[in-house]
Order: sequence, then C-alpha cells, then structure tokens
Amino acid sequence: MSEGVEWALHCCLNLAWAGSAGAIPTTKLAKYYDLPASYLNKQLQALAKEGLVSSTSGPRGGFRLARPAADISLLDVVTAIEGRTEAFQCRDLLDRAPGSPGTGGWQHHCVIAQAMSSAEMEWRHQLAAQSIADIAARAADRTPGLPERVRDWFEQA
Amino acid sequence: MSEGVEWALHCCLNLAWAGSAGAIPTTKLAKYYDLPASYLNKQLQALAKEGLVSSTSGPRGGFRLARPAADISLLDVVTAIEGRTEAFQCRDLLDRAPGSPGTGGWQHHCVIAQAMSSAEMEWRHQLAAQSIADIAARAADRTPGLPERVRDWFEQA
DNA sequence: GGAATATTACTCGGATACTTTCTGTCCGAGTCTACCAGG
DNA sequence: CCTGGTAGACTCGGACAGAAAGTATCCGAGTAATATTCC
Repeated sequence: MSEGVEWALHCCLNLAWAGSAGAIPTTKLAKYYDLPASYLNKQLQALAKEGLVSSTSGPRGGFRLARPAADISLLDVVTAIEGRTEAFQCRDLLDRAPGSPGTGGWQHHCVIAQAMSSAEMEWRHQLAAQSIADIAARAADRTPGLPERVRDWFEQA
Repeated sequence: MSEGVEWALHCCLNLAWAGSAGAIPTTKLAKYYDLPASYLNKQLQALAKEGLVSSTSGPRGGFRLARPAADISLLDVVTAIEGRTEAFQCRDLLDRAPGSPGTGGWQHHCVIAQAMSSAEMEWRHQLAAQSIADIAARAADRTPGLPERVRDWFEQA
C-alpha cells in the first residue's frame, strides 16, 4: 500500500483538530511531520478530488475537511489515495483454460475470485466502520490535551 | 496486489486435482492458461521456498503440493508470493511530530496504525479460514466433472 | 478619512524527472530416464 | 537375459533486461490580502 495513505490519514486527523478555525496550507502540514510539501500536496489533491477535503487558494488558503470528521471513514481516505480498483483482480484466467466457454466476467463466477473478493470486502467493511472522528476520539482519550496542543501548534506556527 | 497471486492460486488448485498422480512441470501449467512459463516458474519457486509445494528436477519432474490441499490456506499462498510485510506500514511518522518523545515503535501505539492493522488482520483471518481443498470442493460442486477433466488434461497433454 | 485600485505574496494544481517494484526473458546446474554395451 | 555405464534430454533455479507504478520536484495560474493613490 502506498505511503501516501499514512500521510493522508494523519493529515485528516490534524485537519479535524486544527482546521475548525480556518484552512491549513500544505506547507504547515508538511512541516509538522517534516515531509516533502509538494508530494504531500499531491495526496491532498487526491483527497480533494474525492470530495473529502476542500481547498482554498491564495493567502490564508489551504485545506479543510469538507465534511464532519464523523462522516469520513478510513475507507474513504484509502480509496481516495489508492483508487477504487480491488487489490486482487480477476484477470479472467479461466477464459484461456482448455474447454472454457470463454465468455469473460469471471470476477463474479470464478470461485477463487469470489473468495478473494469476500475477504477484501470484509477488510473494507472494517475500514468503513471507523471514522476519522472515532480515531481522533481514541487518540485524545489516550493522550489527554492532544487536540488542544495540535490546534495551538497549527494556529501559532 | 501482484498478478502472480492469481496464477499461484489457480496452479495450486490444478496441482490439487492433477498432482495426485505425479509432478507437474511448469511448462504444462503455463500452457494450460497460456502464460509465460519462465515467469510462472518464478512464482512457483516462491511457493516452494515457503514449503507449499515441492519440486523435482529432471525428466518426469515438476511441482506437487507439499501438503494436503486442506492444509494450505489462501493466506499461505498470498504471503508466499507477496511477502510477510503488512500492506499498511507505520513509518513512525509521529516520531517527527513536534513534542513527540521519539521512541519509535509506533506500529503498536499509533491509533491509526492499530486501526489499519486490525482491519488487515480481519482480512488475513478470512483468507486463512479457506483452504485450497475448500475452494476445490466448491468449484467441483459448481462444475461437476471438473476435477476429472483437469486431471485427464494434465496426464495426457 | 474613506474608497477604489494596483501590487504583492501566497496557495493550489498540474506537468516533469527519478527511484523502486513488478513483469518478463534468458541461460546454466543438476538429475532422472533411456539406451547401449558387456557379461 | 541381466547388469552396469554412459549419453541425452528435461526440469528447476537464479541471474539479467524492460515496463509500470510510486516517489519526489518544479513552475505556472489564480486568489486574497495589502499598500497606495485619489477623491
């Protein structure tokens, strides 16, 4: 899985805490974790294209969550970065097997594809069940005062 | 996910049906699906390295399942091809955050890493619960006579 | 003093190189089979 | 006819290129704030 997923998730968390006031530019988000700003920007663009964050240009511009953190799931972020195609792709191998009708569409008929797909659906289900707000709450519970500290850092720096 | 996983899974299925008699060379397996033999061989090597299949050199040589098909799970095949590293890797991003203790080991403490890991564990669990024998039985149930046809093809060709 | 305007600095967004991984190909080492010669 | 040896062909195994995706960087378009000028 792409490293950008990790960056995007952490940034969403920070946006949830710090972005309630205004927009946060890529520069600040990158500086917070000491990441290459331009490349992080690319990931944020992907989030914007999927409607997870909204962007503003010019001074005082930047990114902010486009929806409440409770309405953004981990799956939303993952698919925004990685794309919608499933990890295991049935390439219709059985079409080339001897004695096959060769009519394609095996991703719904091939037993292997079904098994792999059902496992992946379970994974997606797990990710869809957890929102950015859930994660934020858990982190705040573990480290009291963290949301305030993060917000202060982004407002001041 | 690598395309080799699909090839490996289909080959394991064929080995379960056709390999009860003797070893099957890469050439035959490749010809069955019209795949590049040398590259398929590479995937089978990975399976051999993980002890899923055993290889024999020379004439009448080839690959056969090293264990009963019921003792080989889909997860075994996937990890043999893709490696043991988890898809989502925590790069200890929080170490670089301001005010972090910087002691590493976040893959067990970072809330995001935990959430991603638990989802992936669920995926692995799903794959581990299904064996090659299960898949074979389901395929045979759907297409009666399939195991015999496959075995015949491999014995004759 | 207030308002309109030109300037300036800042931000996103996409186009452009570089690196790593995946895909595909090739050739050599080892081994089993089959044939052949000798007893 | 049986046994031992030898040649041959077949298979795996790893080393070697090419393609695709991921990673990183740079520069231009647009925008909002700011300073300036005029009324």
